[in-house]
Parts: sequence; structure tokens; C-alpha cells
Amino acid sequence: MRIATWNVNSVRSRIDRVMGVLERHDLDVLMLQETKCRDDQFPAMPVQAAGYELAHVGYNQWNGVAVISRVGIEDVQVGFEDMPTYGDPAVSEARALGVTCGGVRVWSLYVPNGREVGHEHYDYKLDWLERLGVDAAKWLADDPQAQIALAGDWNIAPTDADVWDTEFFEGRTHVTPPERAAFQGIVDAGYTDVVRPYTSEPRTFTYWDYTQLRFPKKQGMRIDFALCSPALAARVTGASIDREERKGKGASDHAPVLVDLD
DNA sequence: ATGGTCGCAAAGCGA
Repeated sequence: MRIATWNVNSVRSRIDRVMGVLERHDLDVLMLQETKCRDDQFPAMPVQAAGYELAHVGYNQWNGVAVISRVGIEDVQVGFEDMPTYGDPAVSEARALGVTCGGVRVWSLYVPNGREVGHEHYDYKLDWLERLGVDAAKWLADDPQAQIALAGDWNIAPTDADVWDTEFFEGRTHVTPPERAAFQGIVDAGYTDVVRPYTSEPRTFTYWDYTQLRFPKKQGMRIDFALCSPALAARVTGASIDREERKGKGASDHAPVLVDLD
């Protein structure tokens, strides 16, 4: 079984690339973030024609998360318990979708960006992560053998090695101690980054800004992760980052992150 | 090459 996560940055503008990723990697499950559409706008036909089922939540042109699976779609949960809201009026955003696929509980997650340190969105990000951690800990407490993947765009570079230039990021979001502590909180709850051991080369990234020729200059960030519960981590036989997918016209600014399970 | 990012409910915002 092979699962993957990808911040697609608009599924409508990139559905051909989505189908290409599914086929090229023979994926059983693909989690998407930033679909940027409502449920009724999701281009479901090619997905279904290829033998996949689809779960999606999207309320407007922002955010939006999906799970595409050919090993079943069960127990769909939109958002987690006590997921923080944002805005005025405060609303629940389409940033978390839990689905059971072939016995694996996958969560497609799009962690709030934070915008700027000290911004209301930054506090929202930290709160969101803390609440996620509380819920994720409960899932494992309820069933220590649960196979759970918390996968998606975490908008955090957990270590200095995960950004192309630490100086560039001084004072910016994604690298601050509170964000890194929040990420570590999920790890401490029992979830392991199963991809890093297979992708440990220096300057291995999952995201490159569209501007400033960041991709050809290899100036990226590692901010997309698949964190797995112990029982699921024990099944991992390999992982990779599809850097090729970032190339060419019409690429997302993120690359797919893939995990092989026995 | 005096500019060099995308995407959207677009002329402004979010990433």
C-alpha cells in the first residue's frame, strides 16, 4: 500500500497533474491540501473514472482538504474535536479531514500559515496545533494499536536544516520556537516523521516559493510531513519526495510526499 | 531580461 500527501494549490487548475501523480506512483491513497474550491466544484469525474473514491471539504476559494482512495472511504470526519475557528465572524475552516482507508486512519491536514509572528493568525496556528495534539493523543490513548497518519502541509520547518537559509527566516513564521514546540508536541503524543529517515540528504525540501526562482536555486523548505502512529510507523518500508512534480509549467509550489507501507 | 509567482469568488488577498 502506498499513501501520499500533497499541497496541490488548487485542484481545479491541476487535476491533470493529480491524475498523473496517482498513476505514476500507483497510489492507493492521496491526501490533498489547498484544493481551493467548494465540494461541488471539485473535479471528481476523472478521479472516479480512475477507480478512486473521494472525500472533500471546501467552503470557498481558501483552504480545502481532500482524501482520494482506492482502498475505501469510511468514517469521514470534517475537522477534529474543538478545532479552533478563525475570522470575524469566527468560522470553522476546511483544514482537516479524517478518513479511514483500508484500515488506516488518514488525516489530510492544512495547518494555518500564521502570516506574521504576533499576527492573530499566528496565535490561531499555535492554538490549532495544540488542539490537534490533544485530540491526536486521545486517538492513541483510545487505541494504542491504531494506524493513524497525520499528513499534510504543516507550515513548520522543524529544524534549521529544513530551510534553505536560516538567516532569511529570522523573525519569520515557520521556524519560531513556539511553532517548533507545537510540532514537537505532536511527535511527543506518539507520532513519528516516517519520511525523513528515507530523505535525509541535506537540502531536501517539499516546498519552493514561486518567486525569486527558488526552485531552480534549490531554495526551499521542508514543511510537508506524514506523522505516523507507532503501529503505522512499524509498517513503513520506504518514503520519498517527488521533486520532479515541482518542475515545469503549471506545477504546485509543493511536491508530493510518499510513504510505502507493507 | 531594468523584470523574473501563482490562484481565486481577482483590480485585492492569501500563500
